[in-house]
Amino acid sequence: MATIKDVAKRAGVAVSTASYALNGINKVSQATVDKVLKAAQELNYQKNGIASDLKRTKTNTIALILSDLSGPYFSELIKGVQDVTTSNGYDLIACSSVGGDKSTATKFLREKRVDGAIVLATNISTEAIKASAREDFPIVVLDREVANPHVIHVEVDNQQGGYDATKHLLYKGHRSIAYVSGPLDSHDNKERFKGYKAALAASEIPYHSRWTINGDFTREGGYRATRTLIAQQNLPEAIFYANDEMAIGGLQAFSEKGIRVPEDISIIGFDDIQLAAYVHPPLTTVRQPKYEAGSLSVHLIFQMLAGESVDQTYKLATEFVERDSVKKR
Amino acid sequence: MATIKDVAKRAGVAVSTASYALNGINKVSQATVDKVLKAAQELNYQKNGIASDLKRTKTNTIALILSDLSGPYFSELIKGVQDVTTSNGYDLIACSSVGGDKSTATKFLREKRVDGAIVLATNISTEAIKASAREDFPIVVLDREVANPHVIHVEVDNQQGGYDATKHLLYKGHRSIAYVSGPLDSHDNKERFKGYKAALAASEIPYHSRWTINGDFTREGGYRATRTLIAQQNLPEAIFYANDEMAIGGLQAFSEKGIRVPEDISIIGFDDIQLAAYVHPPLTTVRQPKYEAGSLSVHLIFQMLAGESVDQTYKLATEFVERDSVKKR
DNA sequence: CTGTTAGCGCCTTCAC
DNA sequence: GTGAAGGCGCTAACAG
Repeated sequence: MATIKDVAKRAGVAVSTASYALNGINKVSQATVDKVLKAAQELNYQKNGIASDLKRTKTNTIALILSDLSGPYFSELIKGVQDVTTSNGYDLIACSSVGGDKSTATKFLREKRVDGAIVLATNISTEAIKASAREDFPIVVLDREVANPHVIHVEVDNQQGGYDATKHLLYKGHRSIAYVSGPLDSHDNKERFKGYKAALAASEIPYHSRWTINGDFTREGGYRATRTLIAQQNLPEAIFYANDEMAIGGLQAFSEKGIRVPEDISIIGFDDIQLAAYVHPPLTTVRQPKYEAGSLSVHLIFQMLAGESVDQTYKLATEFVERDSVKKR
Repeated sequence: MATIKDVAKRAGVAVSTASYALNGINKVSQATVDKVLKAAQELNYQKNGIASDLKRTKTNTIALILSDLSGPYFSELIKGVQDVTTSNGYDLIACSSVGGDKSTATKFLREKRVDGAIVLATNISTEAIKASAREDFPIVVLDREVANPHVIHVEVDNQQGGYDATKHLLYKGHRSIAYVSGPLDSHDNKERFKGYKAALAASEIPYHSRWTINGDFTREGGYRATRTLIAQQNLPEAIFYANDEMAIGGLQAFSEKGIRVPEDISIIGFDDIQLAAYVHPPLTTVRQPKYEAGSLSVHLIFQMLAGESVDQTYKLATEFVERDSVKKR
């Protein structure tokens, strides 16, 4: 593999000259530039980005850390991140945190392979995040709160969303409303649950723990939770699923048992994933401003990189989306 | 930021000793190792991966290049890639080729930032791929053929799939079958189209160019193509869409016009994306072995990295998936 | 405008 | 077992 040295030699100039020419730095005569470019071409020279990054102690790329590259992601969020990253002349790479603290993601976090990171990956420990965040390595987390001056938290107002969803169910006349939760340690889940309880309290409906079932944010989990709810006899009038995937799993459980949604039971999800509009009945849900969350996150990273100070936490509003999975009245 | 030098100094040993200790190389006394580790801990030392990669001229990571990180991807494919990459102790990063030949992706391709790459991104030029592939930098392409000994082509048997789909329509008694194509320069599209024509020919049905409409693999494109088909009056009895997204767009066009699928017209898609089973009616389609394609690709990369020789092209079989968008007979 | 040179942070012979 | 020293390939002063 040809190096810049080879190019310089072939062009009959010094390495620095070759470097200037190759990088379009206005310090070299056009004739020299041509010579260098020609030599580079002939040798099929490709710069070694690693060496250049090392020298400049800067990579010009930011990482988006996802718990699983193949997961059902919010493409809107990725789009938001992508758009502002590239429009700032930075590169974006996505890496997976499968494997937790010894995953690719953690490696990139720790080893200065990128200039900043956005993490949406519950399976990475908060410790790992704390250990990596520094003044010149800002991190934005989307799924938890981290007490560290160099990590910023961007979140959707999950509590408000949960409140709105539950309130809607109440407004439609339902009194017994179950909550199918996400993983108990999920920040998002906790907040949605708080909203659920707050809405109940606001309507002076007592909260019954028998009506909260554990799920795990997966379709399968929603399916199972729903089956156990059905098996319990005495179905509630409505269910608030902590996310759409689980609600869709629930839909399947109901359909198998011949229980009609929304005639027999009303349900609401959370997220407004793409599928939500396509299932039957189309799912009433709470939309997250995903694009905004993504673009805001990168914006914050750039601000921190520029040495500006930013707030520790940003909370984005949700939007209630009414479709057909709640009984009209 | 502490470097290995600082650690060595603090531990009172030479840099090399620190390096050995840190990397668990069995050359240092346990006492020294402890000293070094302690110093590293105290300084919150994090190795600089870039420097280490540079020195070793090896990154231990492979790149998956996608035309758009936020696109509707085959998560199965990504999973296949991810699984075998990590199980080989390598890291995987995904990068976007938005921006074509001056995108993040191209940068990673060219600049030795990874040890190998899998590309599924039509917006990257074949030239860029050719220029980057080398003996020690294998590339697997999933969406085209590239004449270069260091780039391998893994593809699904699109032609067979197209043939099967069309044959099925024929078998169900349809004689006039339209083809809604993908982008004309898409390799996949061309192959599917070949299959379509071959099936027609095998049944001695003449091919009418009026029944092939240009689409672009997007839902919107399928919608538009379908609208023009409808506007043309004289609808065919069936339509073979070159992918599911377009078929779903078509479904919408039909539903707006009150045309029933499959009663009034039969349709078939290609890919078997997740949504395919959820739309109404559930879409009959051709499934691609996505997981296998992904895992095979990485396998090949590792083989090439190990200096073994592999074939130039691999073709995977498709599977016909019958659902309810084709009229029974 | 061009060349010389000193590192970026790490790994790895090679002596001791 | 430990230390000194030489790069990996590139950039950016600094001289000329």
